[in-house]
Amino acid sequence: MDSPEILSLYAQLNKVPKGTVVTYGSLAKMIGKPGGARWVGYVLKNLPEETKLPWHRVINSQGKISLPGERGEVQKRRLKKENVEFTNDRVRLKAYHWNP
DNA sequence: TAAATGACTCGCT
DNA sequence: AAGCGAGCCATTT
Repeated sequence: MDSPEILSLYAQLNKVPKGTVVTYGSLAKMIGKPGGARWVGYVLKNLPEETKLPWHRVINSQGKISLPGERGEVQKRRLKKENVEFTNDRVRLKAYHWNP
């Protein structure tokens, strides 16, 4: 079963608008857990493939895809499809505005 | 109960 | 600009 913390993360991730990206750290901070960036990555890895959460909008603080392997390519492709601009393998805009 | 893991971040070199 | 090391959190074994 998913703990409340996980559910909170799901909810917050679900609020991320299309065409924008968030960092693991920011996402962690949103749910009141600064420094929990690593934990966020752990949770996302555990996500089922059938999930409809916008997990592909989550990148690292360097503006790059942290997900290695083909999954990373898929993520990049999805972001491009949402009009997210890439410069080589870096996201040009971290257009993320969070209103608490 | 304690030790290990990971789709991270920051500061310093 | 790029690489290295230590710090952080909850989950999983």
